[in-house]
Amino acid sequence: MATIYDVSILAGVSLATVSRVMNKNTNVSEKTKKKVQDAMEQLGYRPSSIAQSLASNCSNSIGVLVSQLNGPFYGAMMTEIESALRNANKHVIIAAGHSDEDQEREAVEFLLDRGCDALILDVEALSDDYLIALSQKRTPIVLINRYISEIADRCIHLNNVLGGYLATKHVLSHGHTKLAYIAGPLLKPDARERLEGHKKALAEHDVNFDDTLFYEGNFFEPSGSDAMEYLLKQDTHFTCVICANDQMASGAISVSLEHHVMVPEQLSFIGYDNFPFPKYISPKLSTVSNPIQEMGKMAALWVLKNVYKKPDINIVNTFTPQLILRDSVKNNQ
Amino acid sequence: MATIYDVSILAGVSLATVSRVMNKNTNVSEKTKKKVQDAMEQLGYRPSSIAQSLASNCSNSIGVLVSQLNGPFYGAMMTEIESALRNANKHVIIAAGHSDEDQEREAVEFLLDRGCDALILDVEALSDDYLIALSQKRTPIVLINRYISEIADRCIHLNNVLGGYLATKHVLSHGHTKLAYIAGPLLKPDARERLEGHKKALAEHDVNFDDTLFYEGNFFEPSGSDAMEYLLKQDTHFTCVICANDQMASGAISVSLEHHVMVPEQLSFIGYDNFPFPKYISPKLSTVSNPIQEMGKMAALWVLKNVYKKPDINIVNTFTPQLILRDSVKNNQ
DNA sequence: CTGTTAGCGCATTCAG
DNA sequence: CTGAATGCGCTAACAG
Repeated sequence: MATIYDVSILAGVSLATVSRVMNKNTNVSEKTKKKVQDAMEQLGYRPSSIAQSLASNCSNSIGVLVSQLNGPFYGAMMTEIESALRNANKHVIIAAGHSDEDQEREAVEFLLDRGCDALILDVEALSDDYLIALSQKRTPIVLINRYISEIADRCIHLNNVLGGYLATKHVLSHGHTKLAYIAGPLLKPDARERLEGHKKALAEHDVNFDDTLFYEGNFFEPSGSDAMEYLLKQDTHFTCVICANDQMASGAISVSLEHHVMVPEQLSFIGYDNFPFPKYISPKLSTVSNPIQEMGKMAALWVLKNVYKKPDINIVNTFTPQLILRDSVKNNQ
Repeated sequence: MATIYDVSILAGVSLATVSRVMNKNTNVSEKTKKKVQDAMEQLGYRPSSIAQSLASNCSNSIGVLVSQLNGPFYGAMMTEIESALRNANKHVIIAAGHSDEDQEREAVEFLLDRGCDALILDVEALSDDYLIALSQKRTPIVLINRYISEIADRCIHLNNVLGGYLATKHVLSHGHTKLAYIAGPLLKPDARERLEGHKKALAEHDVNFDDTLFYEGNFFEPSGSDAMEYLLKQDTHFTCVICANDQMASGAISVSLEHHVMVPEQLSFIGYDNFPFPKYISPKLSTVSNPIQEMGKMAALWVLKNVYKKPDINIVNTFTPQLILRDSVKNNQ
């Protein structure tokens, strides 16, 4: 591999001059600049990003930590992060935390040790306190899908209370009042907020929350199936199931159909997240949008603005969910 | 940040000794080792992986290039790669090539510039020749989902001909002889191989391949829908649709149901890939397994064995697909 | 078993 | 506008 030194010799200039033409900023005469560029071309010179990092104390790498890499969710987010960052010639190092506190902390330290210039975190198990402390250290962090008031400017998140509210409001307005609710794991803020929105809508319509028609799942399909098995065993009648995400809705609908309960004729469903797949099942699932791609992109922009000092980037911290109306909610009005 | 130098002073030893205790291998007396470790602890010392990379000419980073980060496929693969590699204290840098030749080449160069010790590539647009040439350069590469005979030992791939064969064999054995086929984009090897297996099974059963019941899709859901619209307009009768992947199968089934063609009573379907989602639709999709996780893990192991010289790792280059029988194929026997 | 000495490839003063 | 010198934090011979 040719080094900056080889280039300087071939071009008949000093090391520093070569460095200068690489880093555009400083002034070099057109003539010498051309000489250097020709020499680079001729040698097929590629700068060593590692040496650059060591000398400049800037690694041009961003660590991204997510709960899991698979599933329909994080892939979409990663896509946007990767493309926004690579366009800026930064690279992204990934790690998965698996929603486990120890693993998440370990992953954060791993990324920090790697000399990342910034961290984009989508974590669920780490405490607010830990994250607040982390945010005060040298390496800047930005949080996706999480809101911590003390560091609100570093949070890119969805208004989940509103999303939960919209979903429930929608089914109420379609004449459903006997409602079952399949929640996400309540130790996750998302799950709690969506439920909070649900209850808020119920309160506005003077509908009681029925504990016997409530099930706490884990956001994965099988728990939706389990939830449905549970609900079908209850004595209480219900006409609609509100699910805290589309994956659980899918599991629940699947069980419902197995029990020959027709959807939506006998039972309505509404999901959350607007995953790509449930668009293709029958009936097509009504749901609430979760602009995870946009949020991923925004986190990348946050880093570009605040760490790499690109001005004229506008940061939006809070995103607003929208109803996606399809065929899984029957109109009882 | 404390450096190795600070540690050496606090411990009252030389720089080299500190380096030695970090890199286990060489002999250091228990006593001095303890002194050094205490000093490290006290200073909260963390080695700079960047300086290590520069000095050792080994970045401990592996570049992973996939077509896309989203979708149910690559996420599963990335999960295994990331976890296998991080357990070995290596980090993975990701890039997406979007099935475009220019973007794939650019991404390869990007990762190479980043000083990756090895590249794991799942690429579709780059030519065999390019990859063969690349494999002869300094940085080792391993290919997933692709077979190139000249560099067979660097290929981790699925026997797609067999998979295509198994799927068609299965429906033939269930009495289906009027078959429609929705292919993937034929410029991708996967798609061609699956089709080849299909034709092989047809030949064995003396069933003709009907051009009017053939549609070339692009592996995404909407093209499955388009395919189905096309097929339903044909005069030729058929009882089963064989799809080159589950996503197109989902799109096709969706359209089929919209046209009130019952599945599987009136029309059978079989997919390919065993994506997680179609397990939860009705009817549950019969398909062919694609052990993408295992293949991802194997690629990581290949790197560990061949680049980081871990012996006693066994590499399996070719994986074998299996039929996953569920409810979408009616038995006409 | 331990210390000394050179670099790894580049950015960045500081002179000129 | 350009060159010389210094150091980023660490590894790797080579001595001792």
